[in-house]
Amino acid sequence: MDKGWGLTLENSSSDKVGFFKINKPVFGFNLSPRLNHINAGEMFSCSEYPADEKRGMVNEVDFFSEKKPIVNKENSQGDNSMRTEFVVNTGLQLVTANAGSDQSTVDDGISSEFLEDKRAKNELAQLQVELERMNAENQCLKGMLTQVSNSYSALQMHLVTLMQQQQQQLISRTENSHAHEVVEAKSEEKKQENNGTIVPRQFMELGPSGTKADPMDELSHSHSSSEERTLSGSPRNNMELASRDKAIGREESPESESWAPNKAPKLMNSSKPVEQSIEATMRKARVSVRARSEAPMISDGCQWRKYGQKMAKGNPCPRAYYRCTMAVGCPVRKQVQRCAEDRTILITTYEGTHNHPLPPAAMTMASTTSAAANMLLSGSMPSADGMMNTNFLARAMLPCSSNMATISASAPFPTVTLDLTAQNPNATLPNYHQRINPASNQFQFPLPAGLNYPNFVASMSSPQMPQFLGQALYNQSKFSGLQVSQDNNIHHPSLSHDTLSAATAAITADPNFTAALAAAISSIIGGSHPNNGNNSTSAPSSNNNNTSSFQGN
DNA sequence: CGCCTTTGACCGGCGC
DNA sequence: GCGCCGGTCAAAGGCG
Repeated sequence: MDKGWGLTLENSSSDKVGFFKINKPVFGFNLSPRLNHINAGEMFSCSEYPADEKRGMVNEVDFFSEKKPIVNKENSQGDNSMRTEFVVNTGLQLVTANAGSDQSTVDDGISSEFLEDKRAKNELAQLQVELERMNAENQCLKGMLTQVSNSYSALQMHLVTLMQQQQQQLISRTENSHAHEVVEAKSEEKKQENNGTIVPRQFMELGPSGTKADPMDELSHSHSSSEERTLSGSPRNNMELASRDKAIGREESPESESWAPNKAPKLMNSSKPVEQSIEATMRKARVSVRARSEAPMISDGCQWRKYGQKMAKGNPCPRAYYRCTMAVGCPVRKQVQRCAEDRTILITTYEGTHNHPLPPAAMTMASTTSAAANMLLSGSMPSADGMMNTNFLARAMLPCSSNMATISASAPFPTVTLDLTAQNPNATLPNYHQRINPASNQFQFPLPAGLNYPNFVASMSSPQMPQFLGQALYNQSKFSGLQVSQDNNIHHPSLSHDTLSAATAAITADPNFTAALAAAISSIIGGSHPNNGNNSTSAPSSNNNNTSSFQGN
């Protein structure tokens, strides 16, 4: 494990396995590519100590400030009275130096076996110290992340509430100005109503309004819809809603409210631009999964009903439209289409969040898509310092290696793409890079994927990317955690200490999410493996969703 | 018989 | 205003 990391470091200057030398990470991610580069050079270009010069200004301070026991060659040789705290690390550094200069130990006449043994012990001790330090650091970062996350959520909710109150006050004033002579008592009633029930109503009034004349109907509708709105983003148990919709039919179902992406701009004409823009983003948030499969549709454990098929421009393969039928009124829909360039690649795009309990087989994919959608939604709020953060993150991410995530500003909808099409575990994914449009506003950040794990492509068209980036990184760390936890013996070109830190933090932060994601990825990979023959993605579960046809095949 | 797919029509957004 | 395009609807037919 540790040796694997070491070897990994050796091969790539862009790799960031600063395992023995940790910079202060920002939110668990090493956002300093320059430092990363220096780390790699320092660790393995043992005879090249110019790296110390680069490092000195920034890293040495950090090391000592974190009690990081990095002692350079001169120190280790000249100061034998180092405290025990530094002895271990001094030994490590000596090992490194010796490995590079191949002089000191043998020429000293000391038994090489003894030195080897001593070195091994030192390494082990050093690794243990590092592990402990990482754990503590990750705990700290975890706390920080949670705090930031909570603060952001609270602020977002507060902002939405304030905007709603302002809008309602405006509406109330307008109504009063128009009818102030008529019945003043009614106006007071309206004010009370606005201050009370209207606010939650606005959460749900995103579809066509003004069609509900029956107060009772409106009330019940408001209740269920507001529930759906306010809880959107996480799976919900809404069976009552489903039963109601069954009786009502399609016209009044929440589905018709929440699923009208093309109609969203029309709603923008009303007096609630802020929350509706948020809602529009929510509706438009998509999660796309690219997987190699001969099957007409990848199996995700849900039941789908095909409701349309169209020939998309620029693609000879038809695009099929499905909606979730596990519960009436479930807003989740997906599009399935084969890639025009490579028809073995199946592109499945999910929209929406299930409003019903999911079977375990469906839970994995749903968790993945939901998390990705939430990731997008979390970035839906504008930010004043957005560009700064974006640029900062972009700069931090760009120099990284093969497996990356991309944030795109060119997509029509905010879309997260899980690319499961990597065939060669060690491939550098040329196809992936071909997909990246250098002209678009895209930022890349490392994903320690490798292997068959997804190349996490986050493409987002909305201009509000900072929070999304933060969430993307956060979620990315979870992918990283998965990988680290499952592939300890595999050399990861892009595996860095900070990745490890982030992974550890992610795992400790949310094991449920990680487990679900692990299952999802495992199932996806297992089902989409190119060598598994056709229809490898069809799950044994009882989903009858593989009957759709792709005449293009 | 109920559920599903198929498929042409329809609708709204968008660009010219 | 017109046409293109993506997305959806809904009638018709198939299937178990």
